[in-house]
Amino acid sequence: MRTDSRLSRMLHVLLHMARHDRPYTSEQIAGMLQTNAVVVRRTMAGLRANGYVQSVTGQGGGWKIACDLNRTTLLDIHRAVGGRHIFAIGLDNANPSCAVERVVNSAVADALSRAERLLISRLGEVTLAELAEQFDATCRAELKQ
Amino acid sequence: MRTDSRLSRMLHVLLHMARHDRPYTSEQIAGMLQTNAVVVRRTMAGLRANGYVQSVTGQGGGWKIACDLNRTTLLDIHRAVGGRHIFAIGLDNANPSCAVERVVNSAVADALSRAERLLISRLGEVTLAELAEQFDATCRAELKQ
DNA sequence: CAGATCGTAACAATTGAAGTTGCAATATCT
DNA sequence: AGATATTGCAACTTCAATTGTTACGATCTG
Repeated sequence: MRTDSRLSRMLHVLLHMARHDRPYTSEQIAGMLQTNAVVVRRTMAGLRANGYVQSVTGQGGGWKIACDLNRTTLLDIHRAVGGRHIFAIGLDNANPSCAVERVVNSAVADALSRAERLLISRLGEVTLAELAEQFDATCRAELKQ
Repeated sequence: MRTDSRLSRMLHVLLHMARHDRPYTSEQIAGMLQTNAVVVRRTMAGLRANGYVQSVTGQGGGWKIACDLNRTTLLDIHRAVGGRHIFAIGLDNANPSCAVERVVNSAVADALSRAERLLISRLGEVTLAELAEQFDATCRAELKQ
């Protein structure tokens, strides 16, 4: 399976928008992401539905960021893009009649859910503002050189 | 993406084999897993290559477990089946030229790798013997009822 | 030798994200 | 009002990886 890159892509776009006053068109964003404008609209639609960005139609229109960077976490964006599966591995049968399989399922599900909880809690700890600040720090460091 | 169920399936088979003296044929195993014998052979080939099971061709042949349940962990089986991706989500571009994207990548990769380390360490903590003991305990509990 | 069984190649089915095409709707500019 | 830029969206196709299937050869047992 191809890995779901929607979270990474949207974070990339949001950080660009955070340092840009005018709206970006879908074509411009597609250029950043090296993809198609329709893919951009489709993916951004989830962010718009949750109020993280706004779109304006017509000439001069495009996409603007619409959230507080300090109050928006990577988890918010993950949820907004609608990623369903976190893991590429899973159980064979969710409701097995075989007792052996039930034991296996509970062991594997336990390991997966521990990892999922850690991932979710980590995504919830990091704000867009922190990423933007890291970017600024990188730029300052490069200027000094 | 369909989730990779090879780990669950192979654990299921190994636990059955641990409580069974004679070899199971691929057809019998396919019956347990509700799949095809060729899928069984293909998946079990990884276990055989790593010495966790043995196969015997010809009449009366089949598959037998060939490892010490106390020394074999879920992680060993995970690796033996050759699952490549743990996560269904990932980075958009592994080597971005854009500084914004590099910041995003490091944040997402950090969260994913923390979760991956936890999953791997958890899988490495659980042995097949512990699962077999859980199964036996379940059976004892059901008998008492 | 007959039959059971694994080994393996080759290809189809499935699933979900990503990519593409086409066109309607809407906003701006002249 | 008309031309142009832009989003909105439906309806496909493509892609990648597991899973499923068919076919046939190799090997072992009786």
